[in-house]
Amino acid sequence: MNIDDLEVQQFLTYRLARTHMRLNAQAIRILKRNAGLTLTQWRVIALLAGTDCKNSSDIERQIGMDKGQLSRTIRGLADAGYVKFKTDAKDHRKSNLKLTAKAQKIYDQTLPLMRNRQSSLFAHLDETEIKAIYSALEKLERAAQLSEDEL
Amino acid sequence: MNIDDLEVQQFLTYRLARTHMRLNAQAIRILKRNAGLTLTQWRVIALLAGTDCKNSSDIERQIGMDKGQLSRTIRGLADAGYVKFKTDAKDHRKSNLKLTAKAQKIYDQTLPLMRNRQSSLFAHLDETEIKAIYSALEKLERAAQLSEDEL
DNA sequence: AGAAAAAAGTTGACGTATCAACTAATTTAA
DNA sequence: TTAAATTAGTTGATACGTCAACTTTTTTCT
Repeated sequence: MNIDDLEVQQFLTYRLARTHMRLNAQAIRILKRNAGLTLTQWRVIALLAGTDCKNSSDIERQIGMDKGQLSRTIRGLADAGYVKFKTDAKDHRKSNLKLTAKAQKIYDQTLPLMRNRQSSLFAHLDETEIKAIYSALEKLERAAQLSEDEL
Repeated sequence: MNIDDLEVQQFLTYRLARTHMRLNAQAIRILKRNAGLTLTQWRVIALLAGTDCKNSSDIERQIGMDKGQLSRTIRGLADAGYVKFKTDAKDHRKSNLKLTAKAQKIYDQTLPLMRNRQSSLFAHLDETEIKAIYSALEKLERAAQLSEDEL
């Protein structure tokens, strides 16, 4: 492999990171302005509102988010009056979460904005690009999972 | 592509984030084990060793890293004996950075590992995939730059 | 039934990343 | 030539993300 290839590769990983970062930044901007929520807070609210996730572990399983971060995010949401939690009657380890009316209202208001954003983001990608990016990401991910010795 | 297919879209942004995260985690693993360096520290050392970057601003321009984070990273490297800095004779705002022998040695040792990793990561991507992923990332980035009102 | 393992959550530590305010030095332009 | 703008770098605040240790409760296994 030659040096030019190396640069192309580094550029691609760099681009991947930057695109991810910018997509995040955009979502953060929209949520801050329209809902006063962080991205993590919105994700949790969206999962509680739009799926059958009931508690922390459900969410963890659904999106693979870290337990610790989840715990802190949920406490923040509770402190801000977005969720209430109540220990599960059958399993005292679990505490089931419930969105307040305030949270439901904000969710209903911001969901259209976020949907609209998603549509715009992908409006200009064609079938070939979608397939290629999926395929490339899958290969990169697989390689990223390898230990140093396997590389 | 079908604009209403939100699940596919969310899956793709999620995949983008996850791939980025895993690539990072892999690099962090390798560096921690072989050099005892963080990813940011290694990036700075690599730029000082492999490019003509002399100071903080050069690095900032080269990879678009945040000034603040850069300042702290460099101080960490200095405290750990990897770089020395000396105020520029002509421009007293600048402090020029110089890698110590210790840093140079670690860099020489880890560069092959990182190069090898880069090769492995991309070994299975073909020309079409590379082109498509570039194109897709560019479009996503452009859309991510739009303000909410422009979406 | 009782010991061991697993699951639910909490907490602490650290690394990554962005934004904004600030000081000091240099460049620009009136 | 002096005032204004720019540049280099530092510092503080906050969000995001991972890992690991720990408590409590439930499940599993013998």
